[in-house]
Amino acid sequence: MENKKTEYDNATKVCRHNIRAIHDTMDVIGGKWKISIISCLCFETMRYSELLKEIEGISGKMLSRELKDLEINGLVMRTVSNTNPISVVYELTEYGETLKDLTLTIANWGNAHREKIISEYN
Amino acid sequence: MENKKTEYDNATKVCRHNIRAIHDTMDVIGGKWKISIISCLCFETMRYSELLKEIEGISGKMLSRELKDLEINGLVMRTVSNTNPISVVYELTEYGETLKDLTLTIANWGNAHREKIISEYN
DNA sequence: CCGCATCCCTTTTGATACTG
DNA sequence: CAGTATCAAAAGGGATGCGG
Repeated sequence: MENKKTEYDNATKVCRHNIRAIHDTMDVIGGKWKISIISCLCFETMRYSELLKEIEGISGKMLSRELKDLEINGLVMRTVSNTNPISVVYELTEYGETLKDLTLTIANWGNAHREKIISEYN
Repeated sequence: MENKKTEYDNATKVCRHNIRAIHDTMDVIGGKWKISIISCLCFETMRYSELLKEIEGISGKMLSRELKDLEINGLVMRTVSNTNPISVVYELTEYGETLKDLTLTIANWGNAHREKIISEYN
């Protein structure tokens, strides 16, 4: 009886701990487009205009806003070239690269999910 | 030169593919509270009122709405006991359990992130 | 080329009260 | 206990035009 209760309390504790951790993660990458942006930058540095083309449906306003958030959180680095006209490239910082696994896990589940839906449809 | 271009095109293709996959995942678990709910149910089945207590800040309305979404997508199963008063328990379906890795990855990153922030603060 | 400011509409979320 | 209904507030997001 006592053991059962302890077990339950432990599960509760781990659960709460995880919820807080998930919340922390989502504060950083929870925007509508953030993970997509990070996923793009996993492969190469990209210019603002390239990201705009690559990420279907995003508006310029949202792209700059999300990039700024990511920059503030130290995940993305912004570099301006003083050419004329100027060009701005974005790349993952070392810290941003720690998100590669996470984006891959999310992408993999999405692919599996899509396959499941398609196979159910047939 | 031609190789360089091919390489670039391949990266672009993979990138777009991942963005779509990420979008698919987020359609399913992208709500404000969904991952927290799933994370709770990773440990044990829970009643509506228990989830309400466990997930700090969620309102009853949001909890039922998010649970309904998860149920529709086949991730969560809802079971009603005809006691008096009634009780309703929620649990992950087998398919929902495929999200365990993902929630853990997200929680782990959040924990590492919190530690980073704290250590920077000192 | 990059991206901010403004206006304006849509969606999401919260508070509260109420039902079976 | 487990929700639903209603209203109000807040956040999200698009379009456009301007400035560096």
